[in-house]
Amino acid sequence: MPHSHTPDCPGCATPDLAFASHDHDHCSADALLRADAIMAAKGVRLTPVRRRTLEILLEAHRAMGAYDVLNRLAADGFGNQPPVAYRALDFLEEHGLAHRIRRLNAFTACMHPGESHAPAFLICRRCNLVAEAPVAAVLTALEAAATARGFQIERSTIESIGLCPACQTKPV
Amino acid sequence: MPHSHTPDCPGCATPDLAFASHDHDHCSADALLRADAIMAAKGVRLTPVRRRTLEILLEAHRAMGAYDVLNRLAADGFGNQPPVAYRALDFLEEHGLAHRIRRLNAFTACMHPGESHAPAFLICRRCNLVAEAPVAAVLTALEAAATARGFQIERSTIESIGLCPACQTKPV
DNA sequence: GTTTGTATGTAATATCATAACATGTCAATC
DNA sequence: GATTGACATGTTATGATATTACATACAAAC
Repeated sequence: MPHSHTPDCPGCATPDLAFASHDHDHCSADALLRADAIMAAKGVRLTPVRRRTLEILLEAHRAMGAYDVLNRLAADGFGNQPPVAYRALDFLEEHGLAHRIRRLNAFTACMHPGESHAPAFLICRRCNLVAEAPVAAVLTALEAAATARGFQIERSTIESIGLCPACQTKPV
Repeated sequence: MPHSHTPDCPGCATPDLAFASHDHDHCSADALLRADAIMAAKGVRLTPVRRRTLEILLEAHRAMGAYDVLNRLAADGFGNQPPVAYRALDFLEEHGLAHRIRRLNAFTACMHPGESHAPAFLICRRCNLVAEAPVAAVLTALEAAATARGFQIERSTIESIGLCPACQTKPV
């Protein structure tokens, strides 16, 4: 059963730290509650497919391919054609509830929806965990480099591949 | 006919400025010469398919899909199956002569091969021009954000969509 | 209760990418 | 100058990702 946000849950206190161990059920339930609130505030509908899609993404701090999501949706009685998944995923992305990881051709739930942000993604190549890192400084630097060339940035994709803390110490 | 590098050619003096008007034939021929030199130095073969692939990419400061490249290669008498293009493109990328633009599922010739670099790409959504921007400061900031989380970055992808100088002023 | 806009279902197809294996090329060695 | 071994290319087949187009359903507004 979902419980309210508490500052002593690592997952809640530092929602961008997918790598930190935390009460994931809480983390995930909390994200859903916030999603409901955000959608309501926007006057936009988090329909069953969309909500279920978000739940599926929230089950792990991992990126999932659209077809993996689709299979899960189909098993739950929703349509089983690609547009079913892509539409839901696109909707979630458009409203800041999910992100597309281009490097992986995959999607992941947003860990701090509502806050306007254009995060960097830290992708572990061993365990596939994906974390969002706030990167205001990075964007400022990028903006400066673009402006120097007269280029007007609208959206940026920043994705890094590497090893998460846990996988750095694991034996090969 | 290729001529040697001269500091008064805008394309040569500032090879990352795809947006600046420049002598593109020169820019492109120069890139090929440098590619030959780099390959020779590495003791690696820039075979006919590979060289032709690079030439094709160099024809424009734009990203090309693997299948577009493949069609061009096939028209030139090379094989017409996807691996022909992907192998050449992968080779060029591996040796720093081309880059993959993940956002576009496409490839572009590297404008300053040899120099070790992990550039940001500035992609114009109107004319599809792609420029490389040097972003040492951006990478430093990104590195700092990752280290704070214990994440070890190996490679980063930085791609920005927006409008190039010319397209900002063009009427819609 | 009809209209209107939005959402979903479904079929078909487009686009991007790789695995697996056969064949060819070339240079080093014998 | 034949043999070998490494690398490169050709080709078949298939896998993975994504979109277009159109039909149907549903919900809010009137």
